Amino acid sequence: MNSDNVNIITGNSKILRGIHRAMILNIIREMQPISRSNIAKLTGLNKSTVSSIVSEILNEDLIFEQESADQNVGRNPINLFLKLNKYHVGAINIDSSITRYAVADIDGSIKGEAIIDTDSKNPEKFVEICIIELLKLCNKLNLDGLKGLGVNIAGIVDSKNLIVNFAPNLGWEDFNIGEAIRKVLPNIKNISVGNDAKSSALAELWFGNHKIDLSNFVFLSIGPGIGSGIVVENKLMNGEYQASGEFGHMIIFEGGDLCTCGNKGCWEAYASDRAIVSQYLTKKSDKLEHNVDFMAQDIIDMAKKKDELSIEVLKQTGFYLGLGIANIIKAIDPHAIIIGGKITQVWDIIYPEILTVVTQRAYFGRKIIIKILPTSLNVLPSLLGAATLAIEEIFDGFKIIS
Amino acid sequence: MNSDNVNIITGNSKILRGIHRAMILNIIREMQPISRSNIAKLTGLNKSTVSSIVSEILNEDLIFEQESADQNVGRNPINLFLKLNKYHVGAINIDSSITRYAVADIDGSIKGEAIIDTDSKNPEKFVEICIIELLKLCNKLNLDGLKGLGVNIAGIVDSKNLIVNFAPNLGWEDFNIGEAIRKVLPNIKNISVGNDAKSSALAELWFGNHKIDLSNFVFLSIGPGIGSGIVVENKLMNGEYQASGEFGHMIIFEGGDLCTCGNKGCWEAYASDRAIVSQYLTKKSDKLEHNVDFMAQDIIDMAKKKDELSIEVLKQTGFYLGLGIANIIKAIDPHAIIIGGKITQVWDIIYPEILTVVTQRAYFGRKIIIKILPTSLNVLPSLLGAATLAIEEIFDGFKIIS
DNA sequence: TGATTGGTTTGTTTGGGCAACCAACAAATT
DNA sequence: AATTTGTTGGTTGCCCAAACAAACCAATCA
Repeated sequence: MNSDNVNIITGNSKILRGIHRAMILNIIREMQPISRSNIAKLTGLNKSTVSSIVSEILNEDLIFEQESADQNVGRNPINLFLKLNKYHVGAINIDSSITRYAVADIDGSIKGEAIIDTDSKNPEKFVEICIIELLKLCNKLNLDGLKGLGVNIAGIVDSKNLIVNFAPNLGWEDFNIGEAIRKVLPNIKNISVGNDAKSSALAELWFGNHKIDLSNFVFLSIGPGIGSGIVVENKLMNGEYQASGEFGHMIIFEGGDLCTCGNKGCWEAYASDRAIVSQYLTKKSDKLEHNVDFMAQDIIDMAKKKDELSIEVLKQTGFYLGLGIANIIKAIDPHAIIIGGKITQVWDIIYPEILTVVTQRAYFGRKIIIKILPTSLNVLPSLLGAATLAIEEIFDGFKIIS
Repeated sequence: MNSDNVNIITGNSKILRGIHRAMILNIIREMQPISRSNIAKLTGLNKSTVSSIVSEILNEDLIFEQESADQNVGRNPINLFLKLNKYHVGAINIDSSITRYAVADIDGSIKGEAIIDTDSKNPEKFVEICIIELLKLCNKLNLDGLKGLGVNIAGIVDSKNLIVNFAPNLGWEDFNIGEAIRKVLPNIKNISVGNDAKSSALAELWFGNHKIDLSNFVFLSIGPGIGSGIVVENKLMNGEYQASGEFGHMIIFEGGDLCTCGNKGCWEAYASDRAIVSQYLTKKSDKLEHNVDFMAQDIIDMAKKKDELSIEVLKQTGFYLGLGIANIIKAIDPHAIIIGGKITQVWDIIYPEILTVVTQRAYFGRKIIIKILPTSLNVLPSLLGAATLAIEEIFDGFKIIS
């Protein structure tokens, strides 16, 4: 019983109203068009309560009504929809070499997107540049004022205090990014900062197009390294020190290959883009330095064109991916594992390998095969994730701690 | 937004009352003696609200008042205490070879305890025997009627539907233990069934004596195998198929030693009591069959007496424990890891080994050393865990789903 | 074909219950 | 007198149940 928890409940009793408001808003978002009556059935709330809350949200201009003619007997329902082209959020995804930024609507649709090179030497300065570019994009799109801003970083991020604890690829440590943002954007309401893989999980949860239940799942982001976001009962698991889900550095082969973290046998050393490249180069007996991002894409492209060596390397990667996934399944026992990254382009090559290993390793006593799927997002998950961080604030906008 | 979640909120709005009732009851339990005024400060609730709820709980006879003379100015507070020797629960812990049962008070104190051999061939029959023995114990202790019953099993248990999905050591599969219990005890109010390691985590959370915050931690139960319970934000993480925390079968050494599950390189094959015994026997060149439980205890006893080989084997075990713990830290990022099992008897031997490995492996970018501690319970954690399952029901007794 | 009526569904209004809050007050103690 | 604890009475706000109004379909009848 820590006092944090206590405060969530207490304060004023509008909380219940807030929870219901968020519930209804989310139902509209996910199931639109939907009627008040239908919402009442889904939530179990009384019709009058739903009406009251809906009229509040209507006043906030987050949704709108539209008459409908349905085929059923009885009075026709009034359909409710999210109101688009009204509120927008900014999204910035800072990666080791490339930074993407975008403006998104509250349904997660990207209104505009652009790229700049990451220059991480001076963090404050770079953040300022990103925001200025983002505002330029807003102007170009003829949008006034952003309702919120979400920023994603490949590293360990304290989302509560808006601090980048540790981002080895950027060389940032204990960087107060919240302050840096607020210096440039003093008037913006909601600022959120997160880890890229965790936010990707959030994007999948909010805007994914899967037909399966995503209340318990793990999102795996396969890039140069491996990141992840764990969702348990519809909530992102953050970890005591914001560092949960660092499966990339989980040891699967004690004493094995060297990882960038200095240890040996990390999963990342076997199943990341970097591992793909290094395995390929080893087999080619090529020892030159290459850019991981481009080279990994090259190998994937070659595999698509049936290049045998590339396919062999990717199959091997699939095997190692499966090993780690089996471990994740045993640890977390999720309902699904969703994978994002370049390798999803060659899903037909890697998935059979993953499945074989997972079935062999993770099913001692299990009767149900856990779904392993590529991301359903057609935007870069981490960029949409940054937007989701901001959108989330709008939807659950009532502050739980008053 | 699944409908399960929705129903938690809905129904009738007494939920808030229920949550506050549970909060207050738990505060009294953990911090007694405590005054109404103090509770109000801790929870942020209004004094009058606290008074109202406290008087309800007084009527239920779960707590009692006692005048106090404190040193401060002003009216002296009326101290509140849990009322003991009033309500009791039964606890049964079914292990592969030995079954323990006990009667406990609502503060987790064991009133009486006994042991029988496990006979798992006929599950219904064995459950019946256990309960009859437990009732005999009640009689002997002069206690009338149990307020609840908690049963622990080493295996995957569906706590919601009271079904043992898979308990390899007992040979039970899809056994409806709830029905079996209810056949013998048709009148008992609360029946709870759980996994032994998960329940142990619960026992540590409720009745542990640590001075650290336990809202996020992992309990590791080191026995013949390795089980675990993950607590996130004061809640046990169950897993989609009740199988979370199966770290024992996490692969840490692909292609390594054979595990009882049929795979190679599982953590359990390196860091369990069974591993201790097999490593000891290998070094002794002894190939005979031994009872794992007794033999592991023997090795530990020898180590206490400075037997070099035993110490060497245990140190080795510490090293492997550390490897797995490092992986758990990376996966879950808990605030602490609490370890239960025979090996905690030789904590001074294994802890330095664990700490070395963990510091080396799990601290890429970490600034805070995660606490790794032996269990603070002086009873068998899984037996107290079984009791906790039942006590939990009393304290959160209002049914959230109406 | 057009009007009427019954049945159905949606959404609103109204009155009441309950939980929590606030402020004033009583009680007990330094 | 000052301070702290706990209670009481009144108020607010949220939700619910039930009645009601509105809108629509379908069957029926003139």
